[in-house]
Amino acid sequence: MQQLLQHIKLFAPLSEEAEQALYDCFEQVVCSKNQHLLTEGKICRHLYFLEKGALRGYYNIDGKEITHWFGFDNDFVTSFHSFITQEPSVENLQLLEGSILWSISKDKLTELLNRFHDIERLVRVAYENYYIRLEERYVNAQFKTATERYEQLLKDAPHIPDRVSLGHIASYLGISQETLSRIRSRL
Amino acid sequence: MQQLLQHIKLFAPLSEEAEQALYDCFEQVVCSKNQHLLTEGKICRHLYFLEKGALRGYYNIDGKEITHWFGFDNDFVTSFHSFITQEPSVENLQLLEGSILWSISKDKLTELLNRFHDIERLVRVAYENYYIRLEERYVNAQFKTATERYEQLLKDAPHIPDRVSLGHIASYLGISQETLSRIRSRL
DNA sequence: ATTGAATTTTGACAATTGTCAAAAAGCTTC
DNA sequence: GAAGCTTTTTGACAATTGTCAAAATTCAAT
Repeated sequence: MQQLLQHIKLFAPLSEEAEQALYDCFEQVVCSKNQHLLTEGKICRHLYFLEKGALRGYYNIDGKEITHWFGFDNDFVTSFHSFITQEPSVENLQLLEGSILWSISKDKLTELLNRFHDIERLVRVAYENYYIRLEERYVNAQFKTATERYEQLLKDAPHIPDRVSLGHIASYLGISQETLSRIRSRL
Repeated sequence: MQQLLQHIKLFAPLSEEAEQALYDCFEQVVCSKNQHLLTEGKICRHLYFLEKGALRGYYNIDGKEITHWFGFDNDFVTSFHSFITQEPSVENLQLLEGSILWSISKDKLTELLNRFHDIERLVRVAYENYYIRLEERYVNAQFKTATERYEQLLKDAPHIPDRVSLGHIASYLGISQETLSRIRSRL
C-alpha cells in the first residue's frame, strides 16, 4: 500500500486527508497465475493497482485471443472502457504471474473525486500520462514494421521475454507467432 | 463560443463562475486552408477547440509525412504530448479546411484547473472520453486488415472522403495510397 | 531421470501489401 | 476551354507476413 501511495504522488501532491481517504478505500487482492480479474460481458466495477506481477488484457475475436495490453508492476489496470462507461466489458483481464493488487470500486472512487479536488487532479494527471503512453503505442502499431515494433517493445519492457510467452507477445504486436519467432532469430 | 460551452457541458456540469472564467479565457482563432497551427520542434502552448473545420496531425519520418490523426467540428485539438509535457512537439498540426477555432493557453488552463474543481472534473472526464476513443483506434490499427480499417473509418466519419484527400487517408490508415485506391475500387 | 503437455522453431507456399513508373482524371487559373 | 498542376488509378513485380503442418525444444510433475 505504501508503494501505491508513493507511486501516485509522482502524479500530483496529496493532502493528508486525501491520502488517508485513499488509504481507507483500497483493498488488497492477491491473485494466482492464469486467474481472471475480469471476463467479457461483465461490468468492470474496479480499478486496480498492480503492485507486483504481470497481467494481460485480451479480446476474443473469431475464437482467437488477441492480447492488446500488458500491465506490470506499478501499473493501474482495468478495462478502461467498461470501468469508465459501466457497460459490459468486451475484454478480459488475466494474470500472467502470481500478483499482488490493490482495488478500489468505481463508487468509492467517484465519491473521492467529488470530495477531494486534489484526487480529481491526480486522476486527471494520471490520465494525461496514460493518454500519452497509449498515443505512443498507437503510432508504433500503425506506422512501424513488425521488427521495429519488437525492438521498441524490448526497449520499453526489457523483461518482457522472460515474463510473457512468445505467443502473447506476437499477438500483442499484431503478428503471427511464427513471424515473431523468425524476427527474433534474425536479431 | 456558445458551441464550445455547450459541447463541454456534455462532459460535466459547470458552475456559473467556472463557465464565466472559461468564457474569459478562450480566444477565437480563424485559420485558412493548409495553414499550420503547430510545427515540430515548437512547444505547444495552446489547446484548441475546433468549432468548424478540419485538421490533421502528422509526423515527418524519413522525409515522409505520416498522418496519424484527424480533427473535425467539435474536437479538441493540440499536440497532446507537447501540450502536456511542455517539451518540443514531434508532430505538426495543419488545417485541411478554412476553420474556426478557440484557443486557451496552457498557463490559463492550469490556473482554471487550480481554481475550479468542476473544471478539473470536466477535463478529467474529457480525458476519459479521449482515452477510450484512442483505445478503439489503437485496436483497429493493430488487429484489423486495411479493408476493415477503411470500412470502420467510413462508419466513424462518413464525410471523410469528401473532406480529406485519399493520400492523407491512406497515410492515416497506415497503408500506401495505391492500396487504398484498390480497396476503394473493390468496395 | 522420464513422461506428457505446452511452447517455440522451421519449411513450403499463398495472400497481402509496398514500390516504382506511367497513365488517367480532377482542379485552377488564365 | 486549354495549360499546368495535383490527385487518383492502374500495371508489373518485389518484399513482407500469414497459414498450415511437422519437428524441436522447454517446462512441470511425477
